[in-house]
Amino acid sequence: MDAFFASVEQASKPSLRGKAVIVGGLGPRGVVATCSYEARVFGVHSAMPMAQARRLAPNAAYLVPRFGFYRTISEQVMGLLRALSPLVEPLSLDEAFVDLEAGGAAWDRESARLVGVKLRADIRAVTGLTGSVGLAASKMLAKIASEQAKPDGLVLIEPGTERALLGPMPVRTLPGVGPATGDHLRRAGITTVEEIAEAGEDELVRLLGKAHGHALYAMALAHDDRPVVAERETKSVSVEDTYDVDIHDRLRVGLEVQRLADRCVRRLRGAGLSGRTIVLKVRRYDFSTLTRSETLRGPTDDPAVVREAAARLLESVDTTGGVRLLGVGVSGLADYTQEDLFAQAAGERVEGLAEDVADEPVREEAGPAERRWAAGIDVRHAEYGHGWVQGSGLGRVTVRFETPDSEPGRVRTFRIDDPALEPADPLPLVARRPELQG
DNA sequence: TCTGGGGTCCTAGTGCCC
DNA sequence: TCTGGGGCACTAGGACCC
Repeated sequence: MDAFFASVEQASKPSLRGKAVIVGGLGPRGVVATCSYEARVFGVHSAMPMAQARRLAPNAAYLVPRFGFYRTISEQVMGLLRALSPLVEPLSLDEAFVDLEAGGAAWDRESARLVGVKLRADIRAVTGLTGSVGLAASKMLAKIASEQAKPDGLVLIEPGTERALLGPMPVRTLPGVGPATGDHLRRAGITTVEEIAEAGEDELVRLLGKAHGHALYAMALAHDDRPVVAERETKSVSVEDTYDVDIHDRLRVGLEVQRLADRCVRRLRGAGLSGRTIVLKVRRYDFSTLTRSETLRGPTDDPAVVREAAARLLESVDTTGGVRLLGVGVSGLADYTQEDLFAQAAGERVEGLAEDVADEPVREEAGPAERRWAAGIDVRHAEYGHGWVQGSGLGRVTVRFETPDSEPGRVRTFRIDDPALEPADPLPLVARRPELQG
């Protein structure tokens, strides 16, 4: 999907179509999750600190992500993919590999192209959004093709042309080459894919280590036989929070760790999992990050057990100077717990989880009441109907009243405690058409 | 300028067992 | 009894991805 979160917001909010839209954390330490192509013109891109984005594009619309809504739309798209093949490997909410041969949907380049064309039309009909399709003989090449196809296109890499196509591309094109590896290669005089191939496998292994070296050399030769894997087992579950202001108070750090442990366990249980290894993550005031972990005798999903382990791990960490981020994770997952066996026999569950903490908290500089009206969320007003929060502050909230299929709407301002105003669920982007649903 | 959140995978060091 | 090495589990950190 193209600029997925931002595209959803533009489809949802007619007044934002054709405008710079930036979705991400709106707090003082937020970063850009996705931005519209109109915002990219100003130099804004994913992972950029929000403060920098605001300087580059001060007039853009800044919105908090609505993951629940994006997930709903993602499921619609994944449904279309699964109709093509049982082998669908989601990479994220907005990207997936599909093995067209396994589904019998395509067997040569022409049939593949037709499938791609129809898929793009179906995505548009069902979601109202544009998606790009990359067609190729391997996952690596399909990914590169889809990047080239963006926005709103289709690219097919003809068999036999792969090496000529890859050769002149920068090393960063290859999946797995990030800033660090890119720098490493550059210092060795390697800047293009062709130069990786010329360097030879031994040199690559010497530079980057065994696994990375072999893998990268193979990719440079356009060799990639990784299968499309439909069912990926979760390996770990974690939660973390970055705080608007560094926490110095050791007691408060301890309380936050307990809160995170509870949230992590709630996730774990929600997925029907338990785990043996508890991981504590601490990012200090200077951005240095350290992790401490402890492996238990058996898997658990007991909040008290995870809380206690996390507290023990915290004891071994020096937090003087302050912490900006805390996280708690569980790995070594199993789909049962030893406690479960006893608890179920006794007809009871382990209790003690605080229930009041939102899973995806909205963090803003504003106070609690204004925090409720985060920029971008849907609302309903008793008199004016459906709209979305354009901004809030100083005891006021500004709402634009429009829906996905309306004209750009009017803006009105209310007191933040106006009883006629309440949060609302997002409206579907496309009016339901029975023949295209499900 | 100042760097989110949720993941995966790899490497390297250490300790233990055989 | 000492030494070496392979294999494994665990721990910590780093790179990368979306």
